[in-house]
Amino acid sequence: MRLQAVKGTQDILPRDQAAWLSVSAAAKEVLEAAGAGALTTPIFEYTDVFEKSVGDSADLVVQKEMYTFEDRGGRNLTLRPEFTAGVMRAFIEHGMHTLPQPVKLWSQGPLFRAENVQRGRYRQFHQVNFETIGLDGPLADAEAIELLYRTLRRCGLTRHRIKLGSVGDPEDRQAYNAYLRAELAGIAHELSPVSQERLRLNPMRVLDSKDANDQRLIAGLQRPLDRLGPPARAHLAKVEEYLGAWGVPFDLEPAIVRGLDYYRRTAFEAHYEGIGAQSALGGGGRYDGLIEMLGGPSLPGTGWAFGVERVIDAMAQEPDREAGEAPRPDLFLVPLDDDAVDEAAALAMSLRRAGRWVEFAYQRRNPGKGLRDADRSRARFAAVRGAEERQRRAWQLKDLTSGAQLEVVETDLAAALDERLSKNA
RNA sequence: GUGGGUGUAGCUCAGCUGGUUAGAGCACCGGAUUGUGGUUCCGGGUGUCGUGGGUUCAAAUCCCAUCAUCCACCCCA
Repeated sequence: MRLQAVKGTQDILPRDQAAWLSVSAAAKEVLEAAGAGALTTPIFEYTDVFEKSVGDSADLVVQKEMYTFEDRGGRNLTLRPEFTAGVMRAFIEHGMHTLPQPVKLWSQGPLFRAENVQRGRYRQFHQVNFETIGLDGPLADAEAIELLYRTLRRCGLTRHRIKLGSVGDPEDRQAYNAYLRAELAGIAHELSPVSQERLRLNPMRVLDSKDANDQRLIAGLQRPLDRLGPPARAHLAKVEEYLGAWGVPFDLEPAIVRGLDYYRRTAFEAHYEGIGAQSALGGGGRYDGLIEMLGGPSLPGTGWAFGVERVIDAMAQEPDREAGEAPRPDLFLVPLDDDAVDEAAALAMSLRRAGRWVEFAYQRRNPGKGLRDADRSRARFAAVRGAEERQRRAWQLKDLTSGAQLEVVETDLAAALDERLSKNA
């Protein structure tokens, strides 16, 4: 069998690295300026870490999509399918509740879910994640949303939208589910099979149905937002107020839904049209109670994550993205005889130590070939050395843009190159 | 898990009503050019036609299976 990357995984080639690094740099810049510390956790954890965090809502899907395995010591391990659980485990394990509160943490790296692959959805994918732990007011939620919005902005996106909603408090959700069951009981048989199943397991999800007939049937029903209890309603109003004051554009989403039980109140997503069916760049919300579920102190939290692949996909859709020119080597050395090969190598090492990007031909070349090699390397300058130059302890330094060439004594080469590079820059 | 599209050179693709030796452009390598590049010209195919099986005198082409990939459903912690 021909060796190939596993289904749903991909190589990030040199030509794509700039985009990846720019996302990383944007996240670091924006999040650390808000006081977030970088946290790197292992990519696998005891399976318990994830199972405890999903709790009762351990949807079969969630379980099924985890990469779980037993290691040689018989440990039951899982490749992380999300960041939050591992971050909370580390928070607890390192006693971060004793740090000045709140604690803000950001992470990035690969995650693993055994999903069926399509555009914007892979089995190994990458996210940038942010959490604020220890604050339960709406201000923390609003700040997190602002940071999500601005991090995406810093990545160069201009057309992303924040959808804001609330899943309410647990009692609101119970009440709303009861309401849905009551309202839909009589017409359940008219719903699509998928929606009938949802009605049994998690009625709120019926609202997500893409079936036109389902949508018609539920059109007249109240949305979760219509039935929030007073505390959750006040909380959401305050988040809206902050975002408005800070100039973060958002759309109120009357039926935002979360798959996991630990979410409460604020929920939000960032969307971008034009990147296929997976238009969600990322999302998050408030998860009071999660830390306690994992055996830690009772602390509230709020956080989000976005998918790096999807953001890069969106970046490519931006009309005015600057076509950043790829970096080029400073100098390419052309040895005209065998001795010059070693001399070129030695010179390259010395110039590289001084921080310049220097390449050289690994075999003796004739001038025509050597300069063609230099061209193909995209270097700005070339330097040629043969027997004649050796006698004079010099190199022929050639500007590959203008064609201008002059002989430079080898001890002066670094300075001569530096001078010309700074002139062009 | 379900449905549909697509797999031919490193890349983008043509060839597919079965028929000599499987092609193009780009890329790549060599030469024209043994002391001066980019352009140009010449030469080189670098391929298990995704894989396995079947039909046939004959399969890149038709059939089945399988794998991969893309799009969508589903789901999205």
